[in-house]
Amino acid sequence: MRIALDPGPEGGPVRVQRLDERGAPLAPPAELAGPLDVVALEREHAPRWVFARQRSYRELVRAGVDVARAHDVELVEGLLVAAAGRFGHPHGLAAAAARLHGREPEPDPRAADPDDRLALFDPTPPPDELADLVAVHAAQQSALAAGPAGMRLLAAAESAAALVAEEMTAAGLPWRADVHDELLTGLLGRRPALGGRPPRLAALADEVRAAFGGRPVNPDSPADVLRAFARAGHELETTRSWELRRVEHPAVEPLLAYKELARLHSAHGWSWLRTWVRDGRFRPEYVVGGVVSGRWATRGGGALQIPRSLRGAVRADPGWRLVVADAAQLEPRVLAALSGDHALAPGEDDLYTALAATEFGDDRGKAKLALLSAMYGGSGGEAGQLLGVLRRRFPAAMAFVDGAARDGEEGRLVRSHLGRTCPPARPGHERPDRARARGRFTRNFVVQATAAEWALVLLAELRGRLRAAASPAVPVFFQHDEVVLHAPAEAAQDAAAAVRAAAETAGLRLFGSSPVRFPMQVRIVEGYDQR
DNA sequence: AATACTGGCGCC
DNA sequence: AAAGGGCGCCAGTATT
Repeated sequence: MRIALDPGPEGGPVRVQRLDERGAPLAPPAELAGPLDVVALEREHAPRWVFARQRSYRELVRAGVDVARAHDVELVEGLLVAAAGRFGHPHGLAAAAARLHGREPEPDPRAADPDDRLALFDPTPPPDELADLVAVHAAQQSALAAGPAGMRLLAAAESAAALVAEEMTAAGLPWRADVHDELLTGLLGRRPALGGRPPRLAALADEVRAAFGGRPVNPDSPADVLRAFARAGHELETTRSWELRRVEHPAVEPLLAYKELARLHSAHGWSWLRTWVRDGRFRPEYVVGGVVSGRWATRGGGALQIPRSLRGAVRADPGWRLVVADAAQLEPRVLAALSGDHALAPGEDDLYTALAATEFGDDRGKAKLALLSAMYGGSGGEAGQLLGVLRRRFPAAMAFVDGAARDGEEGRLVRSHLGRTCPPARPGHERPDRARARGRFTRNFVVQATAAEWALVLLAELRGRLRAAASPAVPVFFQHDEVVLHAPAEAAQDAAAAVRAAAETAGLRLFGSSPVRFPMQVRIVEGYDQR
């Protein structure tokens, strides 16, 4: 059974309607008295809940409701609209309903942004969405049934991921503000007054100025820095750190140190701490499907860029552990499975080390650069030469990414393994340089998007396993190929085993009998910085 | 003053 | 050693 659920306006009744698997109503709409009714329906029918969007589930999570399965209509609409080649059409529920009923013009979902502050003054109550939800869902079920099986798996996995995302935000990543403060103080000096410059930054700025003969230079201003170097006889194109490193001038060292610490201060300093950490938890908002490749994005707090230097602030509660699991060399393994070039990923050993041993004189860095260049479309400098080695060793894998690049350059559609469709090129792709850029994009898309869907399936599987085992372990963080769980110490081993099993199942779900393995590196630690 | 863009860099 | 894919965020800068 499926049950469509419209949480309705804040404080108002929650409305539901029972559906069959094709989405046809089994009963008239009904109102629920409260979240407990959802729990009862879950227990009685174990339905797949049909939600309009990720947000629909938020209030339920806050109320402590836990559901097993979901179908997220807006996420699925995005997948289906792109798969049908109808790019640029909005995939909000209202737009999807209008499209279904042949109404024009399609409403822009941004106009109905529930976070829009102006909406607070809008006297019109939100519409009853249940009818739209039911109609669009039924149309999606029929489209999914008519299409390839991969899309059904992708729709289910992405919907499950939306549940995981809301649950992660609710749980929050354990974050010790006191440790964060100590780390900042160690690197930057004592915390400055609001808006002030920390002592270490001020000292480095002074060193930079002194190195330029005492003339004031704002190290935060690229233009200013370029002018200062020009006066000193160094004509630079940019102030990127790798370009600065090639310059012999006494200002370079303090400037590089300044840039690194200034970034830490502005992006993840005391103001970040005050804004994003509450009650010992960092709660970013995850946007499932927020990246065209199907990777998640986040809103607020730069959650996917937590600097290594601060990871010590992520600490399990007393008596608890962090189970930190990352998929080892996920993208090259995905490429091996996609292309059937199994020589690329023969076992569970570190791919880069193995490749380095036979081809690159034990230089793991070279092997990694070569493989990444193959997937990102790099060709400059040393990469070109390294790629030659790969073409000889892994012709099928290289042919696969080259084919994806050619498809992009020549304007054909490119899809991930399960069927996520790459958005088309923007106008201007006739220019040769733009066509090549497009080729790099699609070359990367097939690998990155397939890796992202592997990770979605992993999350869905992991969630299922933890629920089935009634595990107290909670997923609290996810970034691309890495998941962190917070678990009581005595439950950590089982949680680690669940992650490994979920990874294995994800490989099976995507690639069936492929011999390519997707090993997880799992560590059970108290601090995120510990190996 | 508000908004949009750019350069630079953090993470994968 | 060189600068290839994806993002989000900040300060500086340009525009309105």
